[in-house]
Amino acid sequence: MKDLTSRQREILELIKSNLKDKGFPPTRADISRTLGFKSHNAAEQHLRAIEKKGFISILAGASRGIVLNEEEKGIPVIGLVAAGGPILAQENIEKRIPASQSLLSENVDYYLRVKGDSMVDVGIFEEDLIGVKKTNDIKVGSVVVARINDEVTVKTLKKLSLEEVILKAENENYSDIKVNPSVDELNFEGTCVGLLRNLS
Amino acid sequence: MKDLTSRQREILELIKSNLKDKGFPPTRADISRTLGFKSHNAAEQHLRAIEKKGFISILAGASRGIVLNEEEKGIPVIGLVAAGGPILAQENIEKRIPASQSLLSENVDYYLRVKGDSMVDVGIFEEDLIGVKKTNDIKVGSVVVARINDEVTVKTLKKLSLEEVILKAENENYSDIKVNPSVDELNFEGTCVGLLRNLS
DNA sequence: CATTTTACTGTATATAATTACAGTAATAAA
DNA sequence: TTTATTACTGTAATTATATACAGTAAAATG
Repeated sequence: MKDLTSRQREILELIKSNLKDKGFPPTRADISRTLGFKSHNAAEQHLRAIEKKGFISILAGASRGIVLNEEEKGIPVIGLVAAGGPILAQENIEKRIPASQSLLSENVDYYLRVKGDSMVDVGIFEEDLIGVKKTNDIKVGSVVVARINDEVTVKTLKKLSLEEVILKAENENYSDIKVNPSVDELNFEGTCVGLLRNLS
Repeated sequence: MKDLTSRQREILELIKSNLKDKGFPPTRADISRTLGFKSHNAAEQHLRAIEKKGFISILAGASRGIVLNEEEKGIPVIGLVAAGGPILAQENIEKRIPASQSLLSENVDYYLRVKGDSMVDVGIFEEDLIGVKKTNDIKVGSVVVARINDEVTVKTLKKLSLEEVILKAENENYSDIKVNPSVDELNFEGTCVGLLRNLS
């Protein structure tokens, strides 16, 4: 899918916020008013361009007939992470969960399906979905999503220094993972801000 | 809040399904078409009635300017349950979480905030929200929300018979609760179908 | 039994909204 | 350097939509 220009992205964001705040999409006039266009046609043409690039659909003849496409609708759920690529690569996305503004999800960039039982002591079980927020503001004591030499893992951050990083499994059967950032490639993908479990 | 008539409720449901399926509210014409009205005014007057009863707001002059009121938007979150009344009584509702169709919530009637640590062994922690589905189809082995003599509790159902019901706490520090349904008042409020935890 | 509420039909109109057509100008791509 | 894309202004027509007014009829309420 082709990239949007910054102006087009601005308009897409406007549509999303309109949808969230008022409950329905904006009209061309609404868009023009917000962005200061003197002609509705400016909005119209932007919408056509955004549609052409595949981010929205425009329903002909219907007022406010702007529909967000699937990819724009929700928060991605990541199942298994293919080695090498970025965690949010298209091939890793299992499905999407509609963003619900409150509670979780307003801070959640993606959901990650938990593999293994290394975090059971803090109530994170296999197959649970953890809500992950991409952030560089990683704190000791929080549950983090880390990538060590292309392998993605969820652990509690126990120690963070230039010489040594300790990741703690919350399960007595597992021992701490000690990483030397200058030897192994270590990246923090984000912090765990929520959890979702399906029991039905 | 005054009750809706069945026709009015039908229209409110139509608005909700339109919102869910298409992403925006219906027009008067849409409503008339779906319900077979020959005059748009039939829809208009129903909408006015529904607004008067407090379920929606109608934005004057805006096309599709129908806004669901807070109570209609999401799934209620129950904090503490006041003794005596029904679990879903207005006073128990802490807030509401917008329904997101997938994963949880499509089967969830309400969320209940967990008090205590009696279910930690199955990963249900204090302050977690469990998604509860109201159902009479209670099964041994599932996590249920039960009410014993006006006290609401979340436990695993271990045994279910006419003479004895055993509710198991999933924490070795707690012992089973044995109830004789003919002596104590026992009601099953529902089954736990999901879990939501906020860590941020 | 009178009155209100519910549930519509039917007509009409103002305005909200989409959308086409004709341009201008700057920038990016071929 | 030609062409396409982006980013608009300006005008205007058609259609979509909200919404008022005038009725009818049955059911519920006081």
